[in-house]
Amino acid sequence: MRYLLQSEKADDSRKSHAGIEEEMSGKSLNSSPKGMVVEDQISGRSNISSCIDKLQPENASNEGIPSSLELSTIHIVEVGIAQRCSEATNKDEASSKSSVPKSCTISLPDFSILSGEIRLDNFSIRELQEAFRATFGRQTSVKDKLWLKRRIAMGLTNSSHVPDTDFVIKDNKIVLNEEENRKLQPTQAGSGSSLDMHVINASPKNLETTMIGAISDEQVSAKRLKTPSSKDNSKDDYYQIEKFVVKRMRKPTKRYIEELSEHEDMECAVKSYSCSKNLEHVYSPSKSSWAIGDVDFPNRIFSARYIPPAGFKFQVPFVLRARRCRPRKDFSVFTKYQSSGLCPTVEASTMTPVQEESGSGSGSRSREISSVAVQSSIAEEGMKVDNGTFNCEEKTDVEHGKLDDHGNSFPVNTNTQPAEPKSSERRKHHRAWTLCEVQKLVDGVAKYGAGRWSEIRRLAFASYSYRTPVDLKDKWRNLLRASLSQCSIEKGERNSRKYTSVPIPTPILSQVRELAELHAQAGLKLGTKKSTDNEGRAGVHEEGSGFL
DNA sequence: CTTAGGG
DNA sequence: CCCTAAG
Repeated sequence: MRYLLQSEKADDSRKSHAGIEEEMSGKSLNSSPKGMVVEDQISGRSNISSCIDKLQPENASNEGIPSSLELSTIHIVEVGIAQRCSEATNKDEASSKSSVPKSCTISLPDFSILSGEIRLDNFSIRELQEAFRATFGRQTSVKDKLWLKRRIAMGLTNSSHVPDTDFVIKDNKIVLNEEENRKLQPTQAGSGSSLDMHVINASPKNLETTMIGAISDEQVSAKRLKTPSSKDNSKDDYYQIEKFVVKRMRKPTKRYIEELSEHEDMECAVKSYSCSKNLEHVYSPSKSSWAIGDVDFPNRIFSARYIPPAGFKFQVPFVLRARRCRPRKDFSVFTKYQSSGLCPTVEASTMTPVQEESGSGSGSRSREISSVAVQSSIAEEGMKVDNGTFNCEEKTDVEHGKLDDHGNSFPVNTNTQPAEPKSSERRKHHRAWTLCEVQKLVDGVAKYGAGRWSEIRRLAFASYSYRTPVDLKDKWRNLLRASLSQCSIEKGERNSRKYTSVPIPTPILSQVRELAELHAQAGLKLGTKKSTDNEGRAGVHEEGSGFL
């Protein structure tokens, strides 16, 4: 009942606003969802009656009903149909205008009005309404000529492509006035064949589908015409209308919406990269822009997923992705820069690593992808480390790659590509410690003291941007263990290098040990230790290098 | 942010 | 190597 009232009110407010309606109807049609295919399987008018009688979608012959849509919306559609029908019936009775059915429903279309060559331009509004009624089996109170014209034309010709110019409908085909021969759209009426995209099958024989479309559009039209101040428009009304509008659009799956949100999220991320720290709060919920049609996902890999439920086929974008959680903020940046070869501060990523960031940047905690090919045998190379000073230089690094302008090592990505990106997504690609690095570490500890990892990193590991202070610390810890372990097993087998991928020469280990002892004795007074440490270091280092 | 320590 | 608690 409520629907009826609302509809009537809507009708009342439907003053003719030809321009708007035209625009509206045209728009709603021309921008019809691209992924939507309406199957043409409805057999006839009788379906409508039964459909309306039951108000349920499960009519045997209702194959054309968009049963793939959500149930809630289906109900709304059904109610809408019923409403329309009763409305039409009421009006029929009131105006005693035309034929037939009382039981529930709609008057039978009077096809006589549609026979022969139809020139809708010559129709009056009343005639157009009549034609509409004949076409769609229901009455309309829309007084917009253009709207009616287009509606009818679409209904008769099965086509959503109705020219703006004058035309004549002949044999279910639209014929332009100017060019009589030019057919805009082949007819498929009654053929039962499926339609192409963009085509809403709307012949008089396929009323249901058409009606749904027509209703929604009409409601849209009504909505457009309603004055904003109209108190009649309850939210429900708008909701209904929106529902109908939505109906015509591609059904957004949950996933689709999700993807869209993420997409927008990504856009935000890209935009606000500089201040990406607050990214968590920049999330912007998706607007209903999905209705517009295809959305462009610039950085996504697409495939299409077909959902072919009864009578409907939706083509929904289906995004392949490894993870469903919020995209890492670095990810977007990564994709953005991927092509350019720059790779700023990228954490371990699902994607293929490119090049290591050169940013020895102070602030950036460069946990970049280091896709260096795992170097295996640097042992012998490392053996010829220079004495004491830190210029064992990048010999080992040359193995990894070349140095960039800043002297940072740039891994040569010969074959990189971790086989399974997702397995250790988060994990920094393991980078074996070279002997050189170990040496530097030991020296650094000797020089600056254990525990001043940041300093060591900054001063001694300036060229090894991939080593974080924590790395140094960890490595030192491991070295200590190895050293102690080696110490304990000294006589036995000397395989005590479980903690390092690079064989650490015994001298270094003993050096480590001594350093550790030294520091232990000093009681961690590193601050003052610096100078003394240096001196002590010299001797130690001498010892170490002597062995080397 | 830096360290230390556990995992 | 990662994570986290603690300065």
